[in-house]
Amino acid sequence: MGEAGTALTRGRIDKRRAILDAALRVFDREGYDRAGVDVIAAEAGVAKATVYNHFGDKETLLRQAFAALSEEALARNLAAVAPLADRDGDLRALLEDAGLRLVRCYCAPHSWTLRRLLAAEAGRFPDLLGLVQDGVADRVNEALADRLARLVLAGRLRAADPALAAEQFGGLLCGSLDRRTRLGTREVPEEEMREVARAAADTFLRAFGTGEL
Amino acid sequence: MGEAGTALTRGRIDKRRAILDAALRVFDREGYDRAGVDVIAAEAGVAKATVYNHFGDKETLLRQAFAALSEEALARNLAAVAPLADRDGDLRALLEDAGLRLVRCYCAPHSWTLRRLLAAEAGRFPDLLGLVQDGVADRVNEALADRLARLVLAGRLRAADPALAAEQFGGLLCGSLDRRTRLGTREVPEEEMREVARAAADTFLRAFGTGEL
DNA sequence: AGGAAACTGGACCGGTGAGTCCATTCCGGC
DNA sequence: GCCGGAATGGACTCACCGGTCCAGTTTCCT
Repeated sequence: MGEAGTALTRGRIDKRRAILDAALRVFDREGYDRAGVDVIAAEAGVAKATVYNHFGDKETLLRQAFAALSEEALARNLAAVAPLADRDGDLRALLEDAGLRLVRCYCAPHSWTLRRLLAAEAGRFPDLLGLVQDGVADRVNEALADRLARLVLAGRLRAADPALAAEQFGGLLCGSLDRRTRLGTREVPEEEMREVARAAADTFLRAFGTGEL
Repeated sequence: MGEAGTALTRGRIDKRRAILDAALRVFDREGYDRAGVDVIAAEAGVAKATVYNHFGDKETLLRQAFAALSEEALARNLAAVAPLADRDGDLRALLEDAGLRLVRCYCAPHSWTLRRLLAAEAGRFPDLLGLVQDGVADRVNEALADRLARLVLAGRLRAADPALAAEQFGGLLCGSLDRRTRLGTREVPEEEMREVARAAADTFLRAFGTGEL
């Protein structure tokens, strides 16, 4: 018994992971308050008591889920920015590519789960806000600023405050995405993402590019 | 009796307004689910039954509050964009000013209430999403695009897709604001808003300005 | 094999909150 | 000055949910 409907109970140690995943799904679908621990347990294919064994209470469950989510988001965002370190490639292509990767991160379902949950619960759990802002958003912006600074130093971008430029590149990328994705409700086709990234890179280069071409 | 703590009971017809305001405050503070109708009633200086007389149930209360909020937001945003119709003024100053006004809208407490609530409840009440996106965000973007198009026609901006340019201007303005305001938690000083607006106008003009000046 | 630790299912408690009801009181218009 | 509709408050129902408990079973480690 116990194989009905759920992913077959595997190694038996990663129940924890299953619970976390289920929690994320349910939190996202119903919101933190309306999410019943019973439901989460059921969706994880686990008894309610098991949930309380792993995490002491609902609140810690939320925090852990958050932590997992932002860890993942951070990694993916940093990876998106990393290729900008390339010193020789075609600058426009490089920017466009990084932009596209960032946009993909931004549009990923998990990313929306994170933002939605954060917006909803930031008032009640201010620490989560710190976790995500300082722990993810700021770090990514910083990393991006670093890359841009290098590019300025290499004479491939016009001088500017790198942190500000990074912020603005982000803005160009994501400014329209809230609307276009309808707050994560609608899935954006790859082609549209590409357009957004291209437009952002375009505008950014017009503003900050040297005439190098 | 009845004057304790609350705005003194005035004309006796705008109880409705009082309830709506209180609802907004409580929804914002506690979130929709945790907001007790009793609390809203108390904060409005009104009996619970009165709330149910005016609005049938909690859900309609939310919707009405939303409607009021987005109406207000729309008006203020459109007003912010309007001055751009000026055909002669200093372009940079004009953009900077419109930008500043938009930023102020974006940072206004009511604006954050709207966004937070929307993010949290968009899943459960998809119609609200439509109301705000189509009814406010799109309209504002369109209005901005209109102004930009005129400026292009007048030879004061380089040709570009106006809708896209408007989107990007918005992105430049607001991209950093989520972080800077810590999701509406922190109040941004006027000076900082001004800087953001200036930086946005700056970058925008570098990308889309003719060398006119 | 055997025992400890984890897991299960389900009953259970206590609190909370939406929505209803009603007898009473208040208030504005005629 | 009086009448009818709105407002009051407070009690009440009903459902749901977080968290606990427990007796029985599974799983893993040695």
